[in-house]
Amino acid sequence: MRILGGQRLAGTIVETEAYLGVQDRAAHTFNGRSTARNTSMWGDGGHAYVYFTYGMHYCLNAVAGRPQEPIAVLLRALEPTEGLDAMRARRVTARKDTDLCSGPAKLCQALGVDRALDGTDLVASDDLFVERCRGRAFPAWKIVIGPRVGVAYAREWAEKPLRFHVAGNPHVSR
DNA sequence: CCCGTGATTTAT
DNA sequence: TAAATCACGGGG
Repeated sequence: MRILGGQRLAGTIVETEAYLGVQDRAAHTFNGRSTARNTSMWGDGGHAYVYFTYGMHYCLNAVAGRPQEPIAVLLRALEPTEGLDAMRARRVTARKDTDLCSGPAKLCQALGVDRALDGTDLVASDDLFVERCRGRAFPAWKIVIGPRVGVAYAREWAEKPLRFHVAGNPHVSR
């Protein structure tokens, strides 16, 4: 997932949200918005979209559409699997290991992800990438689907079932 | 419940 | 230029 200073920091993705193009009121690309910040969302799938918000937090998305089709998956939580000590050192406020990556900005802090990694090729890069679960794919019946978090302003899009998480996994946010 | 924090966006 | 917003996290 992330190589930082020669060390491997990794986790299994256990929570995501989808952001669907120009019609999705909750998406940064709603109504065709194309700005310096969201450029990566308009690019090819398989690349990172990292944005900065609330004056202190970064969030990481995997862009999932074709060029000019701004669809992305927000990575909301990981179950840490490698480099836990380094993650604990980066996440000074985390009191338990389930606090390490249980939120979109927490996981970025744990892995040392910031805007410098915006646009990273998540398939080919050596420092930030996604790989298939090795022997640990979750069956569909373990995936809970529901409304997204923190998008109340998005009116009819606020309630759409676009959040996905592993049932009962303690590393999920909220 | 409330607050920090500042880049980004949107309204003038 | 100025004001409002915000795909959040931490503390009480």
